[in-house]
Amino acid sequence: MTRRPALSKGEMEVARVVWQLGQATVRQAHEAIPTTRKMDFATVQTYLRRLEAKGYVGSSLAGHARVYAPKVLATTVIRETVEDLIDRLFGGEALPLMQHLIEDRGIDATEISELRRLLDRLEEDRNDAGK
Amino acid sequence: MTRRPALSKGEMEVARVVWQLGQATVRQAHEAIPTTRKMDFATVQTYLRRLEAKGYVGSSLAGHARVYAPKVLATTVIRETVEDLIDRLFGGEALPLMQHLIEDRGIDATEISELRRLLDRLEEDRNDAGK
DNA sequence: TCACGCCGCGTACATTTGTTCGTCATAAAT
DNA sequence: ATTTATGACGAACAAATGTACGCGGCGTGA
Repeated sequence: MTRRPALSKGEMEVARVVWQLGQATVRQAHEAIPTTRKMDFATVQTYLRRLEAKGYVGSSLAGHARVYAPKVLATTVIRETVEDLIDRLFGGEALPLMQHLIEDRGIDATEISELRRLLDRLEEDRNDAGK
Repeated sequence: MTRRPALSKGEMEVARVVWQLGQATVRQAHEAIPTTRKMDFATVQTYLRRLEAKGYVGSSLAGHARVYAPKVLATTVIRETVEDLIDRLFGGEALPLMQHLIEDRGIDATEISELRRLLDRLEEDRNDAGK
């Protein structure tokens, strides 16, 4: 359980696009980042390097360019990150976070029913597993 | 809209107990932090000072001891923090986060119904407002 | 009044983070 | 073969973060 160092905020943004693209060169990652963010090419490069040092992505040279690819599942990182946030901000309770998401953050009707469906499915699984 | 600097992880933990207690001296805050966390008294003190510098809490001397109290609502900070996380990790989409919370994170039956109730209430409000 | 503790306060300091600038190698164009 | 454009790499750096030490003041029991 060699815990990877947590992602920093900037690293997260870059990591996200790598997962999204499946793999990416520095340039591709850079281009995939919202221009509004104005993150320098070299900065993206540094984040990628650090991401690799922390064990989040791996890389290999494809000809001239270095290609970075996820080394841990997005899901895993998300779990860890969210877990951490919940611990610090909510003392470990997940419900308050969901409550906030539902109440204070705008979610539309479509999303509401989507959520209902998720809950339904979850309960079903529970019952099936229950015996 | 003088944007406050974001909370750092450590600051979050301390801020949380201040909100929880309503107000607190360094000692009280220190005691309220899980002993498993082993955060030094002086460290808590520093975080409290920074929290004040960043505008999250205010303080006053009650006799000999300094008492810190929230200056912004917990809700506000939570909104900002979660918003930020969603932007970086999910590119602005809130649903994936909820999905993760519901599917990948253990929530029990009680919480499920609690969530349903929240959704119901939300829809009701929507309809009422709708006309 | 003296010593003992509690507490605030300033200060320090190693890391981590955010961000960028040159340099050097290589592939493509002339 | 020269030039030119690309991109990787290493180095650098200020600011933020995590964590803590030690001085000095004040209140209290001896």
